Order: sequence, then structure tokens, then C-alpha cells
Amino acid sequence: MKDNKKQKRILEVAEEEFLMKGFAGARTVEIAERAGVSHSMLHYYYKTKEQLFGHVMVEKLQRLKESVATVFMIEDMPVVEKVVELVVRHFEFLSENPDLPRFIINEMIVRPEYAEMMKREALPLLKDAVARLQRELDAAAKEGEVRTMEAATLLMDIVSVNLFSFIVAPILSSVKPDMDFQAYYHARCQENVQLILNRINPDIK
Amino acid sequence: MKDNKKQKRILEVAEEEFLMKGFAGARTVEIAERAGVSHSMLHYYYKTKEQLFGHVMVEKLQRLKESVATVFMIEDMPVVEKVVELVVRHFEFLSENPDLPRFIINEMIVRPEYAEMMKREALPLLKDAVARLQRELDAAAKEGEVRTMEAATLLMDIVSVNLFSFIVAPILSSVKPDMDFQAYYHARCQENVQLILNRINPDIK
DNA sequence: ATTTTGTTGAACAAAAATGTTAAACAATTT
DNA sequence: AAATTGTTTAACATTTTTGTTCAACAAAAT
Repeated sequence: MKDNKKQKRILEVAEEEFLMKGFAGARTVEIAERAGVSHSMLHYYYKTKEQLFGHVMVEKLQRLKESVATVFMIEDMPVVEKVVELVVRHFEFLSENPDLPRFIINEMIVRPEYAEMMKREALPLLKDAVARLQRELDAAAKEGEVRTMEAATLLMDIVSVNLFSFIVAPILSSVKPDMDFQAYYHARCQENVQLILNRINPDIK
Repeated sequence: MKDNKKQKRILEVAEEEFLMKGFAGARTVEIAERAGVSHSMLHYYYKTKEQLFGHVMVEKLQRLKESVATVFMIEDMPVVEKVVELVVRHFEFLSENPDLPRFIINEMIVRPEYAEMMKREALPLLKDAVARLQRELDAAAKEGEVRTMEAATLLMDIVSVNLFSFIVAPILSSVKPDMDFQAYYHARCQENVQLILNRINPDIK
């Protein structure tokens, strides 16, 4: 038929609702309502709330995977520049999916049944990425371009500073309601790049 | 009577349940059960789930305030050492309240009615802390002890790297089930201190 | 043109969760 | 000793939420 427009719409709204309110907080009737379809339609396409949630999860984990995959997509380039590129790309990914991390982390803790799924989906890729980065860092360290450090630690630093920039954004905006988000994000991304540069080589800049 | 032992127990369990599952996910019957009291007892002390949640919130915001207050409790001391001390104390606070931040951030987004309360409770103190730190940083910058930087940014960096160490801990432990948490936290705290030191003065160490 | 698929509405069933009540009794206070 | 407060049990009422069904109709596919 008409390309399952309504089914897609349900999924879209469900994503928003689940991300905002979590599994327990979201309401199927509200999802249907906001999606502009009848209550029965929702159950026509998705038997249960659980199933609908499953679809959202799969979709989201897909994006998380893509996020990790950006590490590989960076072609041959000096490791320092590569790290900067990594920070920026990760930051951009978060700009487009600002509340994905909060959602994932929460549902992993609140609903351990999904932790397994996430491990299967995202971990192998991540491990590979860490191993590659480690090799490059070690090589650069031999040349004295960067200090010796663990790739896993570096990645954690990158993710943590970037993530936090987004997690606190709603709090900051409630403090300063007239806050300029664009300017904030721009400044924050640069701050984060700086911080990570300092981290891999205290002598840079 | 016997010092409201049961009432306290209910609150304790409610805290755990709300922190783990959020307001929407927690169940009053389960709280009563786990607290070892009857269902009616719970409603005897706390009319509604909402009210019980309110008590938990107040308690938690109190701790958050105390966390912020540590900034003031640090006596006269060179600003660099003070910052190190700050990182360590904040890290220790998180060790004792590992899922408080996730809970607070979540409920702020999911239940905006509590955001107001949090602002009233924690923000004035925080603003004061930032202003004080800024003055000290500026003074130290004049002496060339640290680079010029915004106190708010520094605090954000501290909170973000510390927070993240805790947020990822459950994920890491699911990857390596035999992981040594004690060792992890110890290493992580030192890494974070290093990172922040680099941040305020790239020439240190 | 007919069959299948999508869609609604409205009512309804079932389940889950919250909140209430009353009787009985125990412990504590006054 | 009497009154108050804490506590349980167990039933029940209420509300909220999820999930079902069915009749009717629209749109698309065959």
C-alpha cells in the first residue's frame, strides 16, 4: 500500500516517547494519538508495547553502531588529526541524537534484558576500533608525537566530555532560558577538542 | 514509638527502587514488600506514590547540595591543589552515590515539575561556587600558575569525566564480568586528576 | 470486480497498579 | 487502665493502561 506511512509514523512517535519517558513512562495510547492513528492501529502493527519498544531499540542500536563505525571511516591520517576528527564526528553524532545515550544507559540498567542485545550489537565493533587506535597510538608514541596511553582510556575521555556537553544542555538552558544553543555547542565542541589534545600530548598548542 | 523504624525502612527501599527504576518504573507494592511492611502501611505513612517520591527527591537533593558544598569546605590552599582536591572529593562523592546523577538527570527531563525544585535547591550554591573559583583562577592565571579559563567550563570538565567513569562502570563490568571495580575506580580517579591538571595548566607534570 | 490490506470507532475485556477501608490486635504512651 | 499509635490481613474500589474484537468502510492490489 502507500508505503506503510502510518506504521512508520507510529515508530517515529514511539521513538520520541520512549526516549523522553523510557519504557515504563511511555503510554501506548499517547503514542497512537500523537501519531494520528487509532488505538487499534497501533496494536495492528505492533502486537504489544514490548514489541514496539523492541523495534525502537533495534533502530537505535543501529545508529549507535554507525556512530562507532565512524572510527573506521577516517582514512589514513596522522593520529593526532585523526583523534581531533574523532572528537568532532562524535560530537556531531550526538548533536543529531542528543538523548540517545541517556536512553540507552537507562534502559540498560533498568531493563537488563536489553543489555545482552546491546553487547552483541555494539561491542565487537568497539573492541576492533580500540585495538586499531591502540596500534596507531603506540606507533605515534614511538615517534614522540603523543604520550604513551591506553586507547580505551582516550576513547572514554572523548565520549565522556562529549556526552556530558549534551547531558547538561537542558539543565543549562533551564538556568539561562535565553541561552544560545548553537553558540554553546560550537564552543563546547572546541573546548572538548582542546581537552583531548592536551590529553594525548600536553605540549600541543 | 520505636523511632519510626518501618517508616525509615520504607523510605530507604523507595530510594533504591526509584533510583533503579525511576518514578514510572517503581511499584509501590514492591517497595512495601521489600521493606518488609504491609501494603497498607506504606499508604499509612505516605498517602501517595507521588508523595513518597517527593520525600526521596528532597533527600537526594540534600545530598547533591552537600556535594556542591564540598567546594567551600576546602580551606585556603593553592588553586591547583584545590582543583585536584575537588576532583578527588567529587569522585568520592560519586563512589558513595553512584546512580544519583543518572536519576536526577532523568527525572529532570522526564518530570519537569521537579526541575524547578532542583534549581532552587542546588543552583544558588553552585553559582556562588563558580564565582569563587573564578576569582581564584584569575588570580592564579596572573601569576602564570594556570592558563586563563572559565571556572564554569572547568567544573563541567570535572563533573563530566568523573560522572562518566561511573556511568560506564556497569557497561564495562558486563563486558568483563571478572573486572576489579576497586582497581578500576582507583585508576580512573587518577586519570581524571591528570586530565584536569593538563587542562588548567598544560605544563604540569 | 473482487479480494486483500489498511483504517477507524467504539465498546469491551483483562491486567496491573494505586489507593481505601475496616476489623483486629500489639505496642507504647499518658 | 485507657487512649493512642503502629501494624497486619484481606478484601475491595478506583484508576490507569494494555490489549482485543468486531462492524463498517476506504484504498489498493490482483
